[in-house]
Amino acid sequence: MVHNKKTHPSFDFLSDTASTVAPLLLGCILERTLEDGSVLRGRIVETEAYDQTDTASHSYKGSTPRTEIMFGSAGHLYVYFTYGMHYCCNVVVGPPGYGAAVLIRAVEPLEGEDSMKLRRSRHGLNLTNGPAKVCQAFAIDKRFNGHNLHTPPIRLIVPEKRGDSTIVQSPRIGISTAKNTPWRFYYQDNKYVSKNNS
DNA sequence: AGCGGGATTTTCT
DNA sequence: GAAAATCCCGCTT
Repeated sequence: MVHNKKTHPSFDFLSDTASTVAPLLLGCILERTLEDGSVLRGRIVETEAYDQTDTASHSYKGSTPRTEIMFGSAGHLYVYFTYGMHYCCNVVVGPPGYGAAVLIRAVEPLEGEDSMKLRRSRHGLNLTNGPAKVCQAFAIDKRFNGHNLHTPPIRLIVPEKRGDSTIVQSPRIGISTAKNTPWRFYYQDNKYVSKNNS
């Protein structure tokens, strides 16, 4: 298979189903370049899959002004606003026309922790151990809905080699339907995971 | 450590 | 008008 310039090979895996892609996004790096040129980086340690066959998904009832990005092409950012004050971000996955995305629930900070502390007014685990915390720490809001993750100021970096951390699969958090669908994935031993199963 | 409630506003019915 | 892919605080064990 030959790749043209528009489709970077490292993003090919994003065209698969959400529940297949979600564990594969663990270990990928989220990179944010702020307006002053400083760089934040975090390693994704917890994700959840959502797709249009799934009653818990924003895409379940079809495309709306809010969710149309989920029906677009893979490798873009879907940012939504919830509970009157929080943003959460997802990686759009699957083929164009199919509404699917993977929620980034937690990252482990790698670079720019001091900058994250300023926006979070917290430190340590509370910097990035939850989906809205990640967005606040990384200064991601509605402006970046639909952003192409190949390009600054927000990039998804896929490592050449994956780590060997143990991945746990569990039901998703904070939803009122499809409570048993086990589409949450996280690194078992990682401190930044939002909620451990024990 | 775990539970319960409040904050706050967008989104769709 | 109701619900929402959450977070934080305060109170109870």
